[in-house]
Amino acid sequence: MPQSDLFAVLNAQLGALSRSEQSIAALLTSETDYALSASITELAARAEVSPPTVTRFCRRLGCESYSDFKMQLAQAAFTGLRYNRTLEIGEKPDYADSVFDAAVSAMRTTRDALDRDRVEEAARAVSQAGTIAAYGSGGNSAMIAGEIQNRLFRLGLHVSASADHSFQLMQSAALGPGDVVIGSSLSGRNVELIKAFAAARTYGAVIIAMSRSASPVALAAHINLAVDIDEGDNILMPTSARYSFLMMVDILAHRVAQLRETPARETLRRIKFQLANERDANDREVLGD
Amino acid sequence: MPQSDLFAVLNAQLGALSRSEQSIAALLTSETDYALSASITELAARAEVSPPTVTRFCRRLGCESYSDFKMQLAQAAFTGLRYNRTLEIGEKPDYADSVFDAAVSAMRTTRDALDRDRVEEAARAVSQAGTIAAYGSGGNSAMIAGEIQNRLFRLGLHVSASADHSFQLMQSAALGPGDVVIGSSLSGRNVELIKAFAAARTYGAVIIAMSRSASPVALAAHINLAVDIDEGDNILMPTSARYSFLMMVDILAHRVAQLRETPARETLRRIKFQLANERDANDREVLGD
DNA sequence: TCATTACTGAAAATGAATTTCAGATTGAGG
DNA sequence: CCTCAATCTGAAATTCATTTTCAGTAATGA
Repeated sequence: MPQSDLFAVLNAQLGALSRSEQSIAALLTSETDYALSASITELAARAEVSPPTVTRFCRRLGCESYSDFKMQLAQAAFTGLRYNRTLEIGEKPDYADSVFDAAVSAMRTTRDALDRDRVEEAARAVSQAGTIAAYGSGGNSAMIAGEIQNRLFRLGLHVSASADHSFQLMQSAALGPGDVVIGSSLSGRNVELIKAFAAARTYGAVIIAMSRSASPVALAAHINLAVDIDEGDNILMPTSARYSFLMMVDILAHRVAQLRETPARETLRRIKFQLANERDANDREVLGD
Repeated sequence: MPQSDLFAVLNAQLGALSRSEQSIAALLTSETDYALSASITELAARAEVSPPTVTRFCRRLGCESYSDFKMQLAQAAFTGLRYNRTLEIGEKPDYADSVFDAAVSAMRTTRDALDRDRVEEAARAVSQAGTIAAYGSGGNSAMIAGEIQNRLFRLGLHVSASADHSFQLMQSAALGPGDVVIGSSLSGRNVELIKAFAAARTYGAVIIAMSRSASPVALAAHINLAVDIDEGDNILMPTSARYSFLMMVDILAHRVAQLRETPARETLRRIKFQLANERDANDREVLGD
């Protein structure tokens, strides 16, 4: 499974390429689809270079062979490492693809870097927790805290989400051994969150962070579920990191669900019952909409 | 660019395959990674068939050649069409991949079915709106409403999100021509939301739904941004439809951002300024965390 | 100017994919 | 149980793609 993405490598190396190789690079970006279905001979002809030059080009990009290169190209082009770079506002064509590709790309990065041992530790703590406090503020992380609540209550757990720093501090002071705090921070520099972590830690709760590796927030926790996405600073554009965080929540919840399978089933049955009842009867409120 | 996904074709054809071909199919699903890097000779050897059989197998699956097949395989394996089916709670191995794949799969479905004309209509309405009211309830849609707010305020628009039906009704009554309602519903059957739509419609607001095609909610709106994801009814499992909704929000926001480029830049500049200020100064509150 | 280095493509060598064809297997009908 | 037709399969040959080797050329620096 290729770890790096081809277009990133290509951009990084662009300066160091020779004239012939730049010609290949240009062809790749402008006519990716053609390149995907072309043989090395055809590609070489179109770029007006010789086949050996193409082979050398592939090697320079870190591929073993032309076919290895083509595989990586196929993957990069398919989901969108093509648009991996920071999205620019001017790009009219295929903004939908850009959004999709950026999201997939972010999620893939997070998945590839996933530390399953940390997830396991976190899931075990959560699955046996008394109270679970989900913290996050500033739009994105607040949403994530909400999602943690939304996913975990379904498993019969006692969760409360808060985006309010003062409340977070108070609640942390009320926690104890066997309780769990899950705090999310995109930047990893939410100082108020760190304070809440510290308080909860004093009283013996397990602290789980979802944040940048080795960030202050990560370091203040017992367990960090790493989400390292470089956003660039284009605030206008959708932040693809949200997809990574969401995925991390789901991964954690999925594992917790497995660990709690039996007790969760009962809660599930009850929620389902409510849902069915309401739906079929008079179609009023739909739970979990 | 291949439209269909290889594993789907494979499953569909599974019955019609001969013994040798089934052997290849089995190898593909069990050792996809190996298959990706293998030559036709190696793959044939491992599946204990001859190379020509592999070629024929590829053709049967609708590919032109072995290399075409390998490209499609690379793409399918890369983003997750492998686990396209509904997630089951029993699946211990690779729950992270399952979550990832289900999410990508949902998003891909939504992207492929995207009606750009509807997006365009919606984006135009939103970009010129006086007030924008984002409605959604029941956990998931409430989150989406929040995200609509979170993305659109950055563009200098006046948005308010609400998950409260009574408030939604009241607010709808206060809207008028030039205002926009965006309501999200996973099930498409949120009756209270439909009431709020009706009220806002009476007073001349443009109604945008994000919901199932042809659902009651969709029909109650002027424009529906279709999100058709079949969830199954496993409430325990993470709902991958959320990713689709999130993507739809980002797509809309992206397009609106393009349309509003100039006014948005100023808001952006201000938010950025705040952000930089706070970050570099005393690292207190991080905006947009 | 000359020597060194890096780039490039022609040609040869290698190796992979496909086509052809003949043998083997299966299944329907006698 | 046999026979024929249809289908499946792999060995060998063919074709084609990829890589290696090597020699020529251009660029760089002393």
